[in-house]
Amino acid sequence: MSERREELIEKSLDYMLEHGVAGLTLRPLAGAIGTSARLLVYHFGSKDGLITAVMDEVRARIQRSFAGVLGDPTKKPVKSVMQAFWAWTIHRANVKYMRLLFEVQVLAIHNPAMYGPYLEGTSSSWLELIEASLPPSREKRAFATLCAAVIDGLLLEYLSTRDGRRTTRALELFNRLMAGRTLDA
Amino acid sequence: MSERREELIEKSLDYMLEHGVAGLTLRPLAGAIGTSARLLVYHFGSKDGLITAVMDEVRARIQRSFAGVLGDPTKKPVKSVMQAFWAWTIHRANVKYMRLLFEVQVLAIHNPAMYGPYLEGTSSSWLELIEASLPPSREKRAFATLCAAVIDGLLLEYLSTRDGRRTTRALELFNRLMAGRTLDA
DNA sequence: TGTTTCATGTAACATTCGTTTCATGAGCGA
DNA sequence: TCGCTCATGAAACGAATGTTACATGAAACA
Repeated sequence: MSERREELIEKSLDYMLEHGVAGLTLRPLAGAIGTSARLLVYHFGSKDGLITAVMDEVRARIQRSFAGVLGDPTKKPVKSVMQAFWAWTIHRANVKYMRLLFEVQVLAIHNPAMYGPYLEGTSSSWLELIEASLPPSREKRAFATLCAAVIDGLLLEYLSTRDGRRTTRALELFNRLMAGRTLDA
Repeated sequence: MSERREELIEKSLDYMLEHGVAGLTLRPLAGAIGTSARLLVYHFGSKDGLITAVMDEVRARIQRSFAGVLGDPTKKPVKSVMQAFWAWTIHRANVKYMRLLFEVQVLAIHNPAMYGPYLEGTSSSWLELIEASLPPSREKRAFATLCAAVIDGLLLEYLSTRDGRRTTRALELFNRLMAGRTLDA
């Protein structure tokens, strides 16, 4: 759309990546990015419209960035998909996007009417992508669920403690646990 | 303390278990539990004092309830600790407490000054308890981190989808993965 | 040049927020 | 019965919320 609009999305996104969405209000945001609440409403219709536009951009950036590093998941073993997932996730440039997504997902648990729409189209757990890298199996779905949970759980731990070493070791341990096993054991 | 105070804590807790803490305001809460914002401030000093009192009660109830079912973790294999953890967590009577704790923990990521204090004394990841059930090992800490992440990740998935069957299967799969392995492999 | 569209500033709107002030009983010990 | 503490109600406080009305200036187009 408008050029000004995209600039406002970018700046608002930067602000939300830092401050989150739970306590977001228009005037402090507008002040921080050098505009006014009046303008934000003018360009996005409402606060809700602004957040929607920003979260769309979040989703687009994540997909664009991650698609670049992953390639076709059906051609890779699950272990390398997990490693690629994790390395990308905790990368300095990416982790703040995951943090924002995480926040919205958890807020949607108690208040799906307000925060659910922001997640539209986001399989915020990465179930499908992981499932695609798994060979057919009786327990494929449970296995994909477990892998996604490991990523999500370790990400939460990383976001809370910023202990990249320990969480990364935990993921490596998980990969080793998977290595010596057939799925249907 | 006061009897009235404990009654207000209990009712406020029920309300917060259902509605969460992110968008909590005094007047709707007070209206729902049959009192007034005036009274809540009178008994707890401030909104912050109320939330602190409620979260203290959350922590106390969780510890009391969970201690009853777990016993001494050093005397049990990690697998049974994980099973006990999970069964307790997704139990109808308990899961809402975990949900509230989860919300506060995630809000504290972006706003530790506001939400961090509510978590005081809460090892909201269950790292220590799990670590206590593990035998000494070079990778004990990474292993405990992984186990805690599996619980946290599966809990998030369960809270978002309410698919108890699939998440429970994923945990069973994880337990089987651990079973055939020495820790230092 | 005149007109129209777009972007923006100023200021206000009604509402809600956490909190406070003031008043009023209810119960209870002296 | 007199005071005193505790609990409560009614109402207001200033601040902040999302949103809107109105005016203005610049740019684009006729």
